[in-house]
Amino acid sequence: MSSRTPKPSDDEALQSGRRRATINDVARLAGVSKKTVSRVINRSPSVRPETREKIEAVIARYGYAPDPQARGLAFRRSFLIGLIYDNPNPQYVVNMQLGLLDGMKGSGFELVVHPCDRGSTTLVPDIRAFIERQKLFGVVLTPSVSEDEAVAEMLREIGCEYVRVASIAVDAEAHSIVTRDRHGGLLAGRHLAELGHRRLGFISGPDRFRSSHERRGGFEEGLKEHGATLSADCVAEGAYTFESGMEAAARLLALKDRPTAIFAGNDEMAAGALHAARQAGLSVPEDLSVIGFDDFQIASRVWPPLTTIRAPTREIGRLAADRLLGVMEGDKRDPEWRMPSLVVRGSTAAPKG
Amino acid sequence: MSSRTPKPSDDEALQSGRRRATINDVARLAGVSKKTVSRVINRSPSVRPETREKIEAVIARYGYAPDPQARGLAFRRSFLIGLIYDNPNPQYVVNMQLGLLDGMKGSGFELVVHPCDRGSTTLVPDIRAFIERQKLFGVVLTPSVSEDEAVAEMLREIGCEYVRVASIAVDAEAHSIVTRDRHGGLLAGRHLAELGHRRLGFISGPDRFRSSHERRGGFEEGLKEHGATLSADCVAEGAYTFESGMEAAARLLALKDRPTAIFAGNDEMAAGALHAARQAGLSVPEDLSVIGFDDFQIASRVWPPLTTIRAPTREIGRLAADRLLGVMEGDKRDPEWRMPSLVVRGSTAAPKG
DNA sequence: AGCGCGGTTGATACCGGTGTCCGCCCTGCT
DNA sequence: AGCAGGGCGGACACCGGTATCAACCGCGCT
Repeated sequence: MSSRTPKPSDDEALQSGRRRATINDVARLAGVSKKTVSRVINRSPSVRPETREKIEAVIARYGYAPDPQARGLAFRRSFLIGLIYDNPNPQYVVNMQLGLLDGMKGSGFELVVHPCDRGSTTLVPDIRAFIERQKLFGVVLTPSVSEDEAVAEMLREIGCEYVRVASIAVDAEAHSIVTRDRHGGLLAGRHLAELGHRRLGFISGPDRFRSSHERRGGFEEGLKEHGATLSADCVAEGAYTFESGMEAAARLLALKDRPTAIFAGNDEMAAGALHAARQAGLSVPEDLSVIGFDDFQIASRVWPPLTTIRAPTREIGRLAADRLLGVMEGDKRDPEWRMPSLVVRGSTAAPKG
Repeated sequence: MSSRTPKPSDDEALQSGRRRATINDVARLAGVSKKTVSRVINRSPSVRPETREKIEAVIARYGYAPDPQARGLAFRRSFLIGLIYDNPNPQYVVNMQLGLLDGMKGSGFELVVHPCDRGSTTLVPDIRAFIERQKLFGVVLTPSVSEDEAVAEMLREIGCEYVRVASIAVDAEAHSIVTRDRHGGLLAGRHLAELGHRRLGFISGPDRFRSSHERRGGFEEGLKEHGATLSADCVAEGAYTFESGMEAAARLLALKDRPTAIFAGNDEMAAGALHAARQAGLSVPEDLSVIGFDDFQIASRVWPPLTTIRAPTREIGRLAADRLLGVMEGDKRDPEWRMPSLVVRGSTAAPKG
């Protein structure tokens, strides 16, 4: 049975949806060559409107969708986008994924996830193998891998599209999504300063996260607007984890002249600060104000509910996907922005006395 | 330039790793046909050991790895595994992903994620389109989609391998990973009963989650061991969310003869119960014991830290991946089990008086 | 020696798309 | 009318693998 003259049962199977249509079916049914169908799929301008419509009708009629594998094989690149992350916070990861998926919806691309360990000595080759194996169209990197220059260098070298989500523009604009952490820090500083706090503490994230520095920078800026300052002895480094936040806060609270308010680099550490305060016999917000960053679920679960900075993680994810897909479409529209915002709950108040 | 006699520069590129080796390169360099190389890759037994070794040497020498796209095209199936979920808890999702990735490591498969909405009227066609578009090798379903028979029916119909993670064996053994929620519930019941509680409350998850029923069933079983019972008026339905837990707990605490201990269907709702208790002026665990389920991060962040049932989510994910890949390898080894376990923290104590 | 047989191997088609390149047709110009 | 040129469409090779099937090998048999 020649492929040019498929047996009737084949067409029946097509009709009933039992068999997926191929480009050959579409071409045959539309009375054109498969190359012309391919042109329609790929939006080539050199197809007469009349021909195009005829083909599109057949495509719609039979619900034809090109096979990404075959297309990928010919294109030498798959229709997959990778999410490469080392951020240990589940909520961040999931929100980012949801945002990416939002942006990819209807594009025909799929998302494949790839957690990694930035401390690993094989980080770069591991990521490279991941990309080359599946010939990924592009990848999205989130902090802190997104801040790794060796990784970015490798991506450029192998010619893989990428978008880096980071606190500052770590790369050319086309490759960066900036999270405006500095602005978030500023909002936190303003809020505490406006409440009247003058003796402030800061629990930073790990040094390798750019956001640690940005959030602190913004915080100091916000304080300065109201004449307050952050003294060096009131800064403790944490690791963006609950336990590290608890320990860092305990250190700050043991200070002779302890701060009346603490800005923790993220909600996890702020939750730790709450525990430390309780252990130190201090009540929040009466004796100590605490403000977090992220506004993840935990912020409203702890007691008192955390005043925090809401980071639009999901939106950021959507923007990242838009940017990445835009590269392919040659699309250059500027995505709109979403800034971090202040969410006031119960963990901050004016200082006593 | 014929493909039979590649120009020297091609081989140089191969040597230096600038060009990925193809099956043709390997065949040429090993002095065999590409079909024989294919046989080695696919572990066909009908290759002489001598030939096999020669080919394997070339493969190792040039770091050849078959192209999943091309392989997929020929196999009519991709080397991707889908995670289909509708569980809104980020921690669950991330742990599950990590577990799946653990189990897939080194297998050459990649994980693509697909959140869905079980309430959607297009649930089944959406999932089907997702699978057929990328010709997924198989999928892993988690609660509550995993408990949807229409979805399972569709998967069987299109011949997609699948594993359903659920509270009970919802399918043939080869397709089920059972989370033993009942046992977790039993541990919770035992714990509270042993502490001396006799007036107990239960906040269930939504009815459509099988785990809601299993956890309750196990709970009652555990209570019964010690002569305690769960009265129907002390059961409130929640939605596995913080807010719903808070509301449900408030209802239970408003009862004339309020329970002295509450088992919440998950940690989120237990955290909500903690808030409700605080609003009712009760202190935990003095006036009320609360026990959760999952042992996600939130359990140790709230105050007091939650006594809870640890569900080995990541392990479960690994088992699911093992099972799915096992299907391909024709592997039939029984995966070992991990049961939920009790983690005692500060939210449970003996009742007063 | 001739034959049949099972284990190995390779030539070729094929999976479902895309690129190259050439020929066709229609148009507008001289 | 004849010709150049651009828009349009198709034949064919190719992407990197796998399946089919026949050829080939050496062996034991009669």
